[in-house]
Amino acid sequence: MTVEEALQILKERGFKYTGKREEIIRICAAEKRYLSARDIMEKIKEMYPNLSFDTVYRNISTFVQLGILEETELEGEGKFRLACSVDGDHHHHVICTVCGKTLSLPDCPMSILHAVPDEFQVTGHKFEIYGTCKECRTH
Amino acid sequence: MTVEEALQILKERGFKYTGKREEIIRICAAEKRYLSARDIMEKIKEMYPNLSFDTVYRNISTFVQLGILEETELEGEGKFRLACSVDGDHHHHVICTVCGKTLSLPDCPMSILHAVPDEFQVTGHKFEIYGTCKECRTH
DNA sequence: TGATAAATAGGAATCGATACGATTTATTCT
DNA sequence: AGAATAAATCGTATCGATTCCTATTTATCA
Repeated sequence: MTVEEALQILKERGFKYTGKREEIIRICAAEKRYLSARDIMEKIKEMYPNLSFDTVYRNISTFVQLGILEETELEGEGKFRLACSVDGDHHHHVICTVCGKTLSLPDCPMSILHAVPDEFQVTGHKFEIYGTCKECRTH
Repeated sequence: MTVEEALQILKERGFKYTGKREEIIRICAAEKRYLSARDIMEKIKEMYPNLSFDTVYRNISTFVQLGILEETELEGEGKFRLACSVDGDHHHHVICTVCGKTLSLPDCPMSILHAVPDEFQVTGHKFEIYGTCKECRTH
């Protein structure tokens, strides 16, 4: 997803444009990795020194609901990245547990779904491979 | 894993026996579902009314390290259950997001591993299917 | 431009989890 | 069995992430 696409989604859904929203999206778009709310706070401080926790958390939450950001939970912390799947391109990631960098995996293991009894109503799934990338091992 | 097997592991590794430890293990063994530290606290209060957070968290942490308990992170909270995989029987779960109840899945999708570039050193993975069980939907 | 509904700042509150010193207890050695 | 000792526990303080609250500011649209 591009920054422009994300802003378009916000507009379509009746959310107001703000420079802070665009900047949060730009920060996420700038890297193929998961960032914590704290990471985003720090990066955005250069441009908006006084922005509050609330603004970052509230916007991130909105973006996740709109499908602009993908969320995962790693080591007790919410981590976020610009959505890299669009309809029909659902996939999963290998994630570096040090820097959050990701690689995409070709398949989704939910083909296993036929093994789930009908009595269970499936609402979601999570498949992630964790490890350390080359850079984080050598530094 | 049975309560006896768990206690045996503790003994082998040089940990002391305490009634509280046994009770934590018994509580987890009594149900095929994930419990939060808070859940365990509440259940154990009947038998040991004054036990502290520290004791529960420290013991849970020890049990996870010893492979007696399995941990997952759900909605920002650590959840625990008695290990149901032994060596050579690695598998995954369908988890009810309301009550924590689980069903075992037959396969592990890590056969996908060949798709991970060598530069990534894999350390772990997570595959979970989420949903609601029959009981939690009708209540 | 003015109205108004949404967004933000700033700080307080919450919540899960952890840390620490003092005390108690299970185990070991005699 | 009784004493020594190392681990386990208690009670509380603390921490970090996230959410909540209210007054103020701002984007949007007529």
